[in-house]
Amino acid sequence: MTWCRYSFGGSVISKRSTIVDVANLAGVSIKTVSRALNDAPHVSADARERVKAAAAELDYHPNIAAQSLIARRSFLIGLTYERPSPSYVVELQNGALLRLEDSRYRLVVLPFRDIAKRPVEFGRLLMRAGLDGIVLAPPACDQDDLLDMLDRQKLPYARITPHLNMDRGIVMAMDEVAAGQAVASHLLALGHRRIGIIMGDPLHAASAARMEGYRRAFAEAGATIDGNLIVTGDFTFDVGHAVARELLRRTPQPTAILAQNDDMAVAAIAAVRDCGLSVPEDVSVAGFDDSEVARTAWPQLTTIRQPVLQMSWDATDRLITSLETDPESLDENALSYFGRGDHPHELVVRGSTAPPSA
Amino acid sequence: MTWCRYSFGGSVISKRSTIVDVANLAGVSIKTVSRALNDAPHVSADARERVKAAAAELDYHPNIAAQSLIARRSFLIGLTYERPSPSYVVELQNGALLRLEDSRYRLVVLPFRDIAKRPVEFGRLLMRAGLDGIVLAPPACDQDDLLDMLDRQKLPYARITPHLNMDRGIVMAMDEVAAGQAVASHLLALGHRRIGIIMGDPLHAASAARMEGYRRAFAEAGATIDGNLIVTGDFTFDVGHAVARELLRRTPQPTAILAQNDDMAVAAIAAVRDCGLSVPEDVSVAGFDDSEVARTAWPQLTTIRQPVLQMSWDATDRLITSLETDPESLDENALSYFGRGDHPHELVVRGSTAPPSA
DNA sequence: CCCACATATGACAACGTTTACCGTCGTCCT
DNA sequence: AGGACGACGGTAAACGTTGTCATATGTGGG
Repeated sequence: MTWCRYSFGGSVISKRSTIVDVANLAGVSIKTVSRALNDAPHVSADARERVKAAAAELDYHPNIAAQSLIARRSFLIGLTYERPSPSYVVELQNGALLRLEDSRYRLVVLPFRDIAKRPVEFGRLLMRAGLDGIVLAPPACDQDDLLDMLDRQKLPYARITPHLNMDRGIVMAMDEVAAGQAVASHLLALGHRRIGIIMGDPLHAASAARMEGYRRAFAEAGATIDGNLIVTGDFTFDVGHAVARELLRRTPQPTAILAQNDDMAVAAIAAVRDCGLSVPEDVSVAGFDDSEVARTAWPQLTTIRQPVLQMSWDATDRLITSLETDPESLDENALSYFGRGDHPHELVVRGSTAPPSA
Repeated sequence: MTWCRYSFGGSVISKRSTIVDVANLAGVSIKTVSRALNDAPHVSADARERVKAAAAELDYHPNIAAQSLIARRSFLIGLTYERPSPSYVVELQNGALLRLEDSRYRLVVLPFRDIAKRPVEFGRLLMRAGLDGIVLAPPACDQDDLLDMLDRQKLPYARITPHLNMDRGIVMAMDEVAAGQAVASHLLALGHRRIGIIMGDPLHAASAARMEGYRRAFAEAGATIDGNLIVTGDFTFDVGHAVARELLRRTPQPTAILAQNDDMAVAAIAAVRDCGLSVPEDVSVAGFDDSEVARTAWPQLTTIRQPVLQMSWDATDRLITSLETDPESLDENALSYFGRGDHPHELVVRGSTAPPSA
């Protein structure tokens, strides 16, 4: 094999070039190189030109560790989440990445299992990552002791759809109660009354919030939730599939299913078909999130659109902006920008829901 | 809002503690602190104890930039890919993350659009990321000029399922021709002859390789591929959906569809149903990858299992190992380990394929 | 008692940048 | 002619850690 580290000619080992080499080649001082490459003032157009040419010639790239050391910044932003669906994760990442594009910051992904159960271990992981700031997706965003540790360590954070302590850090919020109410109302308006509910992971605060929305919708429609038709999943397809099958065996069999995310809704569709029934003719199914599976499922899912990418972009934007802002020059406007951002949800009606057949 | 950077008491601004603070508190020199925390020798048990206590007391975490500067390593591994399906990306990431867990290395994700068309821009992005090594997924792994640049910059890389220049860098390979042949043979063995083919992105070398496998299967079965039943997608659901509909309008209508990845296979299932037909009764559909959608689809997809997570783990493992290995102490065994790893594929037969109806 | 030796510890330099301070030279303005 | 200003270079310090080397301390053998 040919491998770069061992493919040296054998005699001369060429180092990576430093700022000194560039300075020599361009015939200027290292300070001038620094200024020229950073587009700082006090450099003539001519010198700037020569420096950039020399840098290109030598394939020079500044040593980021050295820059970080002096700037007291790592230019690393973390993104943390836990065992969620692939399409949610990717959207989350893409939002952050989109914002970081063309900036000096890089994105470090830090998924973690059982954040709620191992907060100390997770905190250590975070600190060892040497981040400038971190974006917390559920359920980490609601982990009180984690926030405490971040505050202690002075590590700025942005939270995506938290439900508790809404005044801590940068917050991207969505009214999940209203959203839950909207999707439940949709099924009720179609005439459904025997509605099965597939809860998400109880450790996520979102599960309770969405449930509260369902409750309000039922109350508003003068209907009651049948406790016998509630099952608990964990936001994954597999568990969702298992509990959906269980749900369909109960009597009276539901004519519709409310799943607390799209993955479990798709699992519910599969379970319905496993029983030899059709969606939406025999059983309607609605999800939550409007992640990619909602569109690739057949029939396409009725669901709640959650602007994950937008929230992630915004969270990252405010995080970066706060890092770049001089604490001295803060006025009230800036402070409020670094506070809370609210995002709209939207009920998306597609083919997976219809009036009950009988 | 309460935000850590501005929530100082107002008078005393507490800095993050450094090694000096720990040294003072423990009553030893900074050198001893360094040795104690790194579990290096030449430190008495007593001193080590005091240092660790002091470090814990002060919430001390070493500055990674300083460590990187002197170690000439950033402890960052990059992962690059392009607009692929969420489940593929997540599996790729998880493989790398699994290997990096409990190591000092962190994972930086570097997706990029149109790598083939903007190699220089992408190269700059890579260099600016200050990585120690990089894992290249398709199609970047087959980008010759990119590999040249990485060699020039002495940045070690590992390639996942490349198809060209198999002797460059660390390679995790899979026989995609044989895999293509296996899935095509499966349909042919069921009795299908009018088989539609949905190609992947022509810029990915995998597309041609899989197609070559299909060709061999047809030749082996004494059948010929109908050029009229070949359409080209780009591995995404949306385009796959559009071209699958087109495919189904052609005459004679295919009785089976070979899609070059699972996302497009799921899109084909949707297209078949859009025509009022059923899978697999009227049209069989087979995919490639065995990504998560293959199991969450209904019926579940017949596909080729590609051990993406395993390949990603292995690629990362060899990359890290090569970084940690002293170039001097390399023997032949080590060198061959840093070369190529071959991974098996597997035909997974599920509900989306059946014999033709008529 | 002194020498050899191991182990503990500290002083100092190094890593590659940016920044601060000071000084020189030229140019343009009045 | 005098002064203000911009473009540099020189020198040195700073960022926070680890590597090198010399020194201090203790231990046992002769």
